[in-house]
Amino acid sequence: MIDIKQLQYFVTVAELQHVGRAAEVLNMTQPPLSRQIHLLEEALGASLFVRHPKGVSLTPAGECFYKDAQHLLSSLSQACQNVRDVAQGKAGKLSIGFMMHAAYSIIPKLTKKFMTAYPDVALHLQEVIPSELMKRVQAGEFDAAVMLHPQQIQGVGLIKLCESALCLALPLDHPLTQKSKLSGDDVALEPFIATPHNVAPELRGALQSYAHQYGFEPKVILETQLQQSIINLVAEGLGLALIPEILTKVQFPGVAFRPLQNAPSVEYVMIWRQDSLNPVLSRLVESVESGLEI
Amino acid sequence: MIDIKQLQYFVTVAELQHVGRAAEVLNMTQPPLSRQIHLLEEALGASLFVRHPKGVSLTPAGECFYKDAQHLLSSLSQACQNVRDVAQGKAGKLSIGFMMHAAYSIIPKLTKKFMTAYPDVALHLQEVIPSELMKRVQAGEFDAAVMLHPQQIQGVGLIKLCESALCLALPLDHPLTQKSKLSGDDVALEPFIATPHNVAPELRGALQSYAHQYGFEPKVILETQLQQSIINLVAEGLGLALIPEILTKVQFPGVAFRPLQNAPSVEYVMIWRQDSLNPVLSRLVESVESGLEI
DNA sequence: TATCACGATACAAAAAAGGTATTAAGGATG
DNA sequence: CATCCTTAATACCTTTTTTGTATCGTGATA
Repeated sequence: MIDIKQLQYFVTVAELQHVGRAAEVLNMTQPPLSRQIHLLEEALGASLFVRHPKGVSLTPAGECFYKDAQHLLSSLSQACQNVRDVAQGKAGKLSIGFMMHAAYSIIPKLTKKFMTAYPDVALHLQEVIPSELMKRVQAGEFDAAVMLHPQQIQGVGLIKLCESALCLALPLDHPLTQKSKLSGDDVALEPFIATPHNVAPELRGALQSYAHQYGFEPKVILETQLQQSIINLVAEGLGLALIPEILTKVQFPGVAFRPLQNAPSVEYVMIWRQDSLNPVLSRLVESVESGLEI
Repeated sequence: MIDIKQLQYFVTVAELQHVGRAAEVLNMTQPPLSRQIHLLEEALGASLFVRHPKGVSLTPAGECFYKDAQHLLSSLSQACQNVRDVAQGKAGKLSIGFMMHAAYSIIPKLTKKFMTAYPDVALHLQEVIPSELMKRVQAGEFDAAVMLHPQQIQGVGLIKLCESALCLALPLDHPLTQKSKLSGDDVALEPFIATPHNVAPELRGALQSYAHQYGFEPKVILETQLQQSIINLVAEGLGLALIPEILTKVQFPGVAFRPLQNAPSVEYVMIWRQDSLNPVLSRLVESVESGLEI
């Protein structure tokens, strides 16, 4: 059976055209090298060298095999490098799920920093509704996810990314846009658009408890799973919504944002499967741990 | 040091996800296979498998290395096939020199037959003046050559390709074109264009001896190394020339061909270095030996 | 809790590779 | 033309590596 060692022996002999000198270079003596070359020729079923009294030279078959052997050897060392890179998380694949809120500042910042540090990692970014994120991380479908701080964190690692106060999103032509700061009392009778409780309990809960704080039950007239839709529906004049401030950097046509008195805030975190085998994940966590400045 | 055997072991284990069954497939027992996998992991500096109680599965690094290892193994077997093909002359390079006379029927027939039989051989065809051919075959610059039958054939193999009678090439507007067959007496006083003796002694000698047969010394007014030029100069009306019939199948503008009484003939042969190491050469000789029908 | 299936480990046996000494063969040299 | 020199090949022994047998440790499963 052919052997990597034999390929290296062969290449060395081919380059020096001299078995004895090749043996020196290979830190061995001449006879075993001769023997290995013969074994290789036998295994290939072709003679690779012409033996001259002053050395050896390649036959046409040897020339052909020399090229192939060089490629094989360099491919092998490349493969070794690849596997090391992947094992150390310098290369590989990483899938990250995130909720829409993260799309405008957290995910861009995070991916830019990470991709700069690890250009050989292929990132797969996917936006899904918040309630999916934890499930799919635990199921191993995502290596990590950017989401609101969850209640249950079993089996996952977690790191806080940022906190964002909620503010009021209202249609541009709404009378309340006249005021620069609003309180619960201002909006007690207003219709609200919100995410269903099972999609993003933290967000829906924040609306609920903020309203209770001001002694009213929020009139939620529309529920929608997609966060993007909430803002679009506000723009259509169908109601108000509580939106984290990190979204207000973006211009949404037809929507105004106003700060809230005693505004509740939500916390954004990155989670990941604790028992993940993907070495890239550790690099991502390190990258996030070393600071993100959102 | 990493070893082909280890790659095969690794690929088998990766595919079966089971060390014991892989060992069966590989016709060995489980412990040495386990050990080789460990050695491979150690050599690579990365763990390739996760050990489960019901078998093993690839780590991300293992997945990466699995792809690379498959490529390496198939590249290796391709390389082995290549070297065998080259050794048997089924693939490789073959350089053939030829004189212009062969360009119009011998070389096309020969190359078509050979290339059809051996599509993986790269043919290098080069036309040079006749006197160069033998030298360059002996020097190893050409594997073979198509030329006129030489005097000296030391160190070369030779096979006859065809014989061609010489005929007269004369300008279209020459008075002798009226006659359909010519003899030496008709051309005794005509000016001739011929190749110098040192370029193609056989051709020049044929003109000489044919003239002597009819009792005259040919009046060679122009000599030119390139055979193509001879025909061009005839077309210009500068003189007559003796041309082998195998060239008369081609239309040369301004030139008429007429058969000669008692025409001398020349023999075309293929020669090759007897001690050539190129296995393709043997296939060429076989191909020519089995008949060419020119 | 006992059993089962699997991979890991220990150690002896076998095979392979390497080293030393020598031979054989082809040029170069006197 | 004999001799020497260089180089690869061969013979034989030693060392290293690989394999096989027997056994162990460990999670899952019933």
